[in-house]
Amino acid sequence: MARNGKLATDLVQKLERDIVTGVLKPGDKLDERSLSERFGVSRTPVREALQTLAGSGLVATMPRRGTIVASITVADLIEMFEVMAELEAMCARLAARRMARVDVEKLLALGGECDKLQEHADADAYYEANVNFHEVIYAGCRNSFLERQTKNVRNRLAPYRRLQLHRPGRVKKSNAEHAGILEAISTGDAERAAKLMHQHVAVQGEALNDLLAIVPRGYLEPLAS
Amino acid sequence: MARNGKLATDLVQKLERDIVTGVLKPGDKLDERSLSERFGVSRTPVREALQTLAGSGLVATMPRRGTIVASITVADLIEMFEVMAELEAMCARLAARRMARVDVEKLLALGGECDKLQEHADADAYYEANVNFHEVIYAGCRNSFLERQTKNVRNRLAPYRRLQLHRPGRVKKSNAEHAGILEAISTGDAERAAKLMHQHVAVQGEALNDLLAIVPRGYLEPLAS
DNA sequence: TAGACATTTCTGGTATACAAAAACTCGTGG
DNA sequence: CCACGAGTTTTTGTATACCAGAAATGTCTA
Repeated sequence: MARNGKLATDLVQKLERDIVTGVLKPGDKLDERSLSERFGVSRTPVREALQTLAGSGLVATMPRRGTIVASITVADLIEMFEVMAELEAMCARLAARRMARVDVEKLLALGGECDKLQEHADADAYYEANVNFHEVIYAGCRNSFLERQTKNVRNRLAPYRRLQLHRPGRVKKSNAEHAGILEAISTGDAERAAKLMHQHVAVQGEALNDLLAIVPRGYLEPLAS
Repeated sequence: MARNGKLATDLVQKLERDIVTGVLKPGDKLDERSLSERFGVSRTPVREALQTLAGSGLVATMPRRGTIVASITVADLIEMFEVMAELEAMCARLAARRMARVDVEKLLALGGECDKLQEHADADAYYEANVNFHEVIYAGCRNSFLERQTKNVRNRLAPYRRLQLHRPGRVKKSNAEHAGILEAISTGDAERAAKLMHQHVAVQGEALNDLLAIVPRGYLEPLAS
């Protein structure tokens, strides 16, 4: 999609990883000068990288006031989860209809892996496997545009989703939901797959309260932007 | 969202308008130097503007080979319409549940306007009113993230959607479909609104063949990218 | 005449220099 | 002690200069 020079592209990837994996947290300031010396390039590619990231929404830049890792309002968070649920549901629906047999096998294997990790209660390892599970479904929808779109929203929500898994019981529940989705997809029940995925991803009711309660201060903007 | 300097922001808006309204067509080359002298600025803001547009997918830039107005493959077109239908359906579903009474009134008024213009068979004027109709529904979903996301995809499809309305009978059919959607939303029938909107936007079967038949050469990439 | 190789030219990628605006500091006055 | 303001500093936005890679062109040879 957005291909800039080689240096800038590298920076985009590195910064993106740092943001998605939580090394850089929402609200962190991204100073052009520091970044440029840290990576040993001039400010130009740094600016281009920030520009690209701003386009995908991972960072926010205010004119003449610099750029920070995007932090969102509570309203934004709710809205984005609402859209995320729909996008993932669509992926699941299409995957149930279109996924090749070999990919279903792969998905089954990943489901098993999640099962194992879930028992060991290693939240971070489970998170990895969980990401893989979902990505195989994204790919299974056979709509690369939808796949990109979904991944983009997921990346933007990553800092907040990550928090959820550290809650006791969440991993086990998540894994149980995977089983249902897996079954629906492997039997080709598109609507059921969509419905289950929607429920799996949506954050509503008490789950929303729980999430908001554990979001560290600074991850969310005050109402006055 | 992506705020850069003032000059760059202006350029983004101007270029975006030119692309969406069809002044610049898919495949057109966007030479940095020409643009910079045409707008009387240096190459830097031009590059930043192109960068931003590349982020939203309206232009494509290949390293060392310059940037062009994004042209997509047939597969991309199909994929994007598939997602577009789902996003607009979601907007309609939420709008049916959430729209304030006064906004429903506005929508009814716009529906009437479309009716009038449809009778005069002025495709361009109808296109305008049609855009407004849809935008009121976007706003009615009360999810600004979804609204932005939907508008973004719509903009990317604009060059291709525009073509459809110049087909005989399409305007009348489109307008009839609006009536159904309008009715579903004003009576709060969310699922019906979603379903009708999905059908309204989706391009499938013969409609897809028709669209592909009238897309000018150059609007679509050959398979070998 | 056709094809391949070399050269040239053009365009994009990067670095640096300069200008302008915001943030910070420090001092003064209430 | 706090508030306010002028001057300094920091940081972003823009312009320009330089470099490198790719396409185009021209020439030489088979």
